[in-house]
Amino acid sequence: MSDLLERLRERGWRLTAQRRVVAEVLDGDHVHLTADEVHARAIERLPEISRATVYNTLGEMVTIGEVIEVATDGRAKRYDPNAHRPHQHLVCFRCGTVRDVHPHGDPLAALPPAERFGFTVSAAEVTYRGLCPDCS
Amino acid sequence: MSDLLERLRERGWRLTAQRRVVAEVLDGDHVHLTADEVHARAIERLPEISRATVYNTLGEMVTIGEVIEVATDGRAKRYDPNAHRPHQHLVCFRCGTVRDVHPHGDPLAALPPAERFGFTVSAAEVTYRGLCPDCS
DNA sequence: TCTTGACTTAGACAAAGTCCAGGGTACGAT
DNA sequence: ATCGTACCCTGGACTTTGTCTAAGTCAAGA
Ligand SMILES: [Mn+2]
Ligand SMILES: [Mn+2]
Ligand SMILES: [Zn+2]
Ligand SMILES: [Zn+2]
Repeated sequence: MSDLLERLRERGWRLTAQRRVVAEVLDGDHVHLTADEVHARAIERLPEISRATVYNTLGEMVTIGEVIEVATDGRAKRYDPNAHRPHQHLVCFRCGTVRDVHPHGDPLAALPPAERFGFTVSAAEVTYRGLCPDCS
Repeated sequence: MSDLLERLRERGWRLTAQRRVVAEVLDGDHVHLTADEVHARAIERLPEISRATVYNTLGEMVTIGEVIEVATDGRAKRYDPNAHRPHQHLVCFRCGTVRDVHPHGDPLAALPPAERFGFTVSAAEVTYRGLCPDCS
């Protein structure tokens, strides 16, 4: 059983076929699927799984911090199982491919106190954009 | 007449009451309104202006580079008239307020070649997040 | 003033996501 | 092993955000 499902169970959550399949679909590196893409792949393994359940399960995984929501464009949110190693994203202008990247240093450090307007700033998300090798 | 409308006209575009009102609504600093917020404020000045025209006009302004689209959450895009001075955004977790901020250095410089996966990287968008003074 | 192509409008449509009532099931208790 | 039930899943209605189109209107040059 995956880490993810084990953690869900430790929280007292029922282990269902649907949750198992969603967790399996999200396995791997550089995975940044939309909810509908997750649904499409889940259906291949469990044809009767509903869209609502995919949304619910993804939402639960985000709540417990095992999956991250990524909004790289103005379209559908993407769901990223790489929740334990902080990282940023590199997105192709043309095809939309998303890679995990690890910039130097802490991006927060670049924002001087005078530019914080009294906010308690605690996070920085960086989206790098460019053309991928296939699209060049 | 605003710069913005002057530029529109230089491009051979007709100067209509609707375009004038949308440009007026977007005037100011730290303005990051959604299309529906622009529409609501435009209606106060020109009650018959349609949603479609607001979307069309905002899209045109983005095309000519006088307005920037900002996606700070997974919700509606925001429209930002501060298109000439490069900047990033600081967003309140709780109330969603958006401020323009100017971090030190070039955010692109933090991404080493080995982390570029063969992409031609040309832009970086940073969203800083925290609690604003009112929400603390 | 007249003409005309560009602009605007209302409403249909689409994509992404939320919510609900009713039926189904995982799992602790027996 | 079976039961009971609290929690989960489903289909579909609904909401939000955005796009598109056909028909009417009008800004601006002739
Ligand atoms: Mn990622
Ligand atoms: Mn801005
Ligand atoms: Zn590409
Ligand atoms: Zn706030």
